[in-house]
This record gives sequence, C-alpha cells and structure tokens, in this order.
Amino acid sequence: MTKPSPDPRHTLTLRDVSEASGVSEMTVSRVLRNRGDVSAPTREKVLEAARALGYVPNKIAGALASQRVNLVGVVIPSLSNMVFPEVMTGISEVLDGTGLQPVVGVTNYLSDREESVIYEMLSWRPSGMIVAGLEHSAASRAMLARAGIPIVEIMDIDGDPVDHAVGISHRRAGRQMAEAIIAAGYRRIAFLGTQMPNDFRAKKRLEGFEEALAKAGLSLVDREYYSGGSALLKGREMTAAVLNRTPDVDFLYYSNDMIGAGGLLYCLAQGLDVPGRIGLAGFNGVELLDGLPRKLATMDACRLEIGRKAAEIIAGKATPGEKIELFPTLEPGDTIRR
Amino acid sequence: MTKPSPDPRHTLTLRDVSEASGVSEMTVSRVLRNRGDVSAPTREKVLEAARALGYVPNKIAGALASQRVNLVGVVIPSLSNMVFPEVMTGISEVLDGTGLQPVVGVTNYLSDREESVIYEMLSWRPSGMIVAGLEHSAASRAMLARAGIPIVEIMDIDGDPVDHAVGISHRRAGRQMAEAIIAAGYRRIAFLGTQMPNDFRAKKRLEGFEEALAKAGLSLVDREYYSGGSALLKGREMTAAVLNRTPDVDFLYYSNDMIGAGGLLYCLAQGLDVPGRIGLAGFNGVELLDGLPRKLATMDACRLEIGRKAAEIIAGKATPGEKIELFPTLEPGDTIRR
DNA sequence: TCTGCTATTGTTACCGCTAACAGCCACTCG
DNA sequence: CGAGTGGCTGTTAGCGGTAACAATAGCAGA
Repeated sequence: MTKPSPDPRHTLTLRDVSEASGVSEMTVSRVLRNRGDVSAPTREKVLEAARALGYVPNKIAGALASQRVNLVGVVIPSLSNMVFPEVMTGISEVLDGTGLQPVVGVTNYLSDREESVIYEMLSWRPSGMIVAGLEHSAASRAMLARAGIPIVEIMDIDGDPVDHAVGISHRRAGRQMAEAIIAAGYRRIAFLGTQMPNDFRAKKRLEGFEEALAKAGLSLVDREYYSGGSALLKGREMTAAVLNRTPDVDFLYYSNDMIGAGGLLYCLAQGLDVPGRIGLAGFNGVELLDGLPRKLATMDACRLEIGRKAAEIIAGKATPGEKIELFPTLEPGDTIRR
Repeated sequence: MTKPSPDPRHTLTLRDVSEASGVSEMTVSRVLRNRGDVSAPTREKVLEAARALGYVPNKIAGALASQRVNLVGVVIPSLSNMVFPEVMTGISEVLDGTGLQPVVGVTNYLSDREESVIYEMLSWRPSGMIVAGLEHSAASRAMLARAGIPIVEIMDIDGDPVDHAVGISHRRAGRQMAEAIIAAGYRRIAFLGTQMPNDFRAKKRLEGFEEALAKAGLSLVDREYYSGGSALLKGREMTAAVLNRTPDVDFLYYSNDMIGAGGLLYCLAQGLDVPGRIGLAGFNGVELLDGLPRKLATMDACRLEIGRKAAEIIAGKATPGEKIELFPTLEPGDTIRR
C-alpha cells in the first residue's frame, strides 16, 4: 500500500515506481514492457505501485534509449475528403495488432506544406511512412529516400515511387470509364471537376478519359471546373451551367462522387431522363451514394484495401514487391444506359 | 563543399553536421534552432553543411533534453463523422503560428480505446491535450488530471471538466429545437437517431428535447434507432419505417444531419408536403445540406469555433476561464413551417 | 597597458529510459 | 561435491540532443 501521488507537481519517472516497489528501475522497466523474466510476486508489486502512483512511461526517453519508435507517419492531403478516413480505417485495422501507431499529417494539397509535414514527422524517427500520391518536391523525395525506413506511397501507381507504392492506375480508371460510356452509346460528353492544380490523381483520370475518347474519335464537348465550397452544391451549379451552355450534352463525367451526387440531384429535380436522355458518372465509390434516390455510376478507389496493404508493408507482413496495383471495379449503378 | 551522404546507412546526428562544418555540436544546435547568437558566417557554414548532408534533427533526443514537446494530442471519436475534420481545421488554424503540432487519435466511441489512446499520447509528454466529450473512464480522467498540462474537453459543456471545457450545451440545443418545433405548431413528433451508447452528446440532445416536449405537455409519438451503415441510406429507411408505423406523425427530429438529409430526400421522393404536412430537423449544420433540393432545418454545432478556442487555450492565448460555452444558432431552413 | 564588457563558441552534465552484460542464488547432474 | 544451468535482478553506459555555465577573443575606455 503506497500513498498515491505524494508530490503532485513532480512528473513521475521509473525511479518513483522503483522506490515505491523496492526493486531496481531496470526491473520496473522490464515489468512494464513485459520483456525478460520477472518473478510473479515482483511483477505484482511493481504493477500495483505503478497503478497506485498513476505512472505513465515516458516514451521519449524509451525511444531514445531503444532506438525504436512505434509510430507510422501518414501524410494525406485532406481529412474532409471522405476518401482518406477510409484509408485510415484500413491502416488502423492492420496496425492495431502490431504495436505500431499511425500519426496523421495533413497537407491541404500544398507541396510546401507536405514538405514541412514530412520533415516534422521524420524528425520523430517513425518506423515507416505512408504518403499519399507519387508527386513530391525534390526535397521531400530526398528526405524520404534517406530516412532508412519503409516508405509507401499510396493511392496512385502511375509514376515512380521512392520505395513502395500501393494504389490504382487513375489513368486506366479514366480510360475504363470512358470506354464504358462510349460502349453505352453516349457521344456528347462533358467533364466536370476540380481545378486544384495539385490533385494529380484527378488530373490523371481526366487524361486517361480523354485519351480513350480520342481513340474513339471523340472529344469533350464541354468542361467545367470549380474549387472549394460545398461539393454537393457545386455539383448542382456546375451541372446547371453545363446543361445551359451545351444543351445537347448527353453525358456528364464528374471528377468525384460528391459533385456527381449534386449533379444527379439536380438532373432529377429538372425532370431529366437519367440515364436515357443523359448519363452521369463519378469516382470514388463513397458510401453516401447508397442513400441517393438513384445510384450514381462510379468506380471505387479500393481505399480500404490500399490502407491495409500499405500498413502490411510497413508492418513487414507483406512481400515488398515495389508496386502493388489494385484494380477498381466499375459500378454502373442506375445512371448509365445498359 | 562537402560530399553529400558519405555513408548512406548511418543516420545523421548533430555530430556529423558539426564535423562537416568544423564547429561544435552546440553551435550547430543553436543554428538549427535559431537560438542564441551565432555569427553570420558560421550560421551559413552550418546551414550549408546541414542541407548538403540532408540532416533531419532528432526531436526525440531534443525533447528529452529540453523537456519540451511541441505536440498537442487531439482525441476524437471518429474521422468519418464530418464534424471532427472541421474541429481539426479550427485547431490547426490557431496552432499553425505557434510551433505546436496537433496529433490525432481516434477512439471509435469506445471507452477502452479512449483510455489507451490517452495513455499512449500522454506517454509522449505533449504540451496539451484536447479531448472530445466530458464522459471518460475514471482512469482516463485521472491520467489527464495528473498529466500537468492543459487539458481541454470539447464539444460539450453539460458536465464537469477535468480542466477546461469548450463547447455547447447539447441539452439546451435539444430543448431549443423542441421549442421551435412546438412554436411552429407541430404536435406529433418522432425522434430518429443513433443507438450508440457512447454518443453522449446525442443522448443529451434527446434528453433536452424530451424535457421541452414534456413542458408543453407533449411526448414523442415514435422513435427509431440505428447504428452503422450509410447514414444517408439509414435516414431513408428509418423515415420509411416511422411513416409506415405512425402515419400521422407531423415532425421528424433526427440526431444528425446525415440521416436527416436521407429522410428529407425520402419525403420529397414520396411527394410529401414539407414542411406543411411534415417537418424535419437535424443537427450539426454540415456543408452537405447546402446542396440538397431543400434546406434541412438544423443547428450548427460551432465546430470551427470550438477548435479555435480549444487551441487558443492550449497555446496560452486565451484566459483559462474553466468552461467556455458557445451558442449554436438554429437554422430553420425550409423544413419547418414559419 | 590593463580592466571590463560584449559577442561568440565550447564544455559539462544531464533528460528518463533501455541494451548488454554481470552477479547471485538455488538446483541438477555426473 | 564442483561445475553447469537457468531464473531473476542489478549495474553501467549510453541514445542524441539541450541548459547552463565557462572560456575565449576582440575591442573600447581609463
């Protein structure tokens, strides 16, 4: 029975626990980490003392001494995107059993910001890094390459990874969607999407999309960009603008599901025949779509799986085969003629 | 001119930079942290050497030596909620200038998990902690109280904070909404919400709501719970269930905007007169609502402001006045009669 | 010339914990 | 009965930085 918190202003160290339980600091350390042999009675004594005192180990000191940090840096462009939380879920799922802990950093699609987030994270000497995208500043790439830890670049595989990459080919995804649209008989196709110069993946999808159109002798009949604001609302507005400007358009390809959903709601409200008179498609496969009056055509981005695979590489559970390509499935929903 | 990365397998330390630039480690440390006086030529030499080598300081060692950690722990129940990302935005905004860095931990509304997340975070000795909610296990509270750092509990102020609290009164919010609904002439009111036992805030809103109903001599005519799944879809399903079971219901109060939005879409699809025949209201004030065909009545939860104020307290920029209550505004939208 | 001061740089002693190894004891075995 | 063995606990020496203080140089003023 030790008196709890004798001096409330002093933060506890191993020494406090060791004194309270009458063993060496080393033994306390062993008990608390469950490492090495400690006799049952000693273990009990120590645990009780630690509990009574409310001791919380200092990982900073521990990490410095052991040269091991159980942190995995995760660098993503945004949290409000709805796509990254799911990646995080996949990462957490896999990391949960391993003693590794994800730490997120957000870049807001800013290259400078990404650089400083990466720098900051590396300065904590994590066990691995998961970074969204393949496009980074030279300095960022250099830091990652030099860090001496596993690096996994996720979401995209159209490019050269620093170390590992897990993702889908956005170029191919765009191409595939275009092919499906053409096959369904649509010909006057417009694109509606983000303008953010640093959303490289959206850009690649559009490239693939136009490539496939070109191969069929087609080209976009209209395009509309936006940035910021409520995606759903923007989707309505952009759709209205396109329909107004190019009344004979027969397909709207959106760069993401949120604006696609807005567009769908707008078209339905206008009483347009979807998918007869006009077809629509988005990208991502967000859960939200399930609740819409009609199911928007989309392509899931394998987010959960990307998170899982990336974490597995970091945790050393997977064969480090450079690039891992995943293949999104096209979900035609109810907004493409069949 | 130093040769870059002579030994690629050895991680760099201050000593490497100090040798490369011909000054002591201490001087390098001073340059890199911009602290103390260093002559301009020396500074240049050091910076160049550090850059050439690609040196990234080891914050673990730095933190241990200086007893200062520029991290702020943020513990939230979920990322996919759409409400917490906005809180994070507020936090980042304020922290950005201060050298402090937020680190998020997610609990999935699990008390055990919260406990271990808090423990894990405290073991990195952060400069402050921001934790969602006021309900925590005894162990969690004790750890936070003992940590000797500023603690801010956010979102809710109906209860006893460990240290500081910033949020709204969810009980009052529920009451207010009920009063507005009653004033608009609705009488047969149903509640549709989450069942998660640990969503204490939703529970408090419902309590306040029922309290106000009772004061007006009313009580809920129906209620419907859910958990998990696509919120939008669940909203549709639950709404269908209630309308089917209690056809003469004239108001649906949802515990959050997502299921409310689903309900709204359903009602509109059914051709119901909203808000004449039936009224609807949600909670949170999410951006999504702006894109809906009709604007759902809601109450914004002051999320951005909560994040800001909490961060200000941590950063020492605000007077630590125990509880800071914010007052949500009721946005009647188009789904309550006026 | 000597003192006193400022500007700059170096030295020393940790921060709190863990790896590696040393020590001690009881017990087994030939 | 001595050596060998395994179980448990303690000792020592850092990990890579930084605080605090010491040292040195350069220079002005008396």
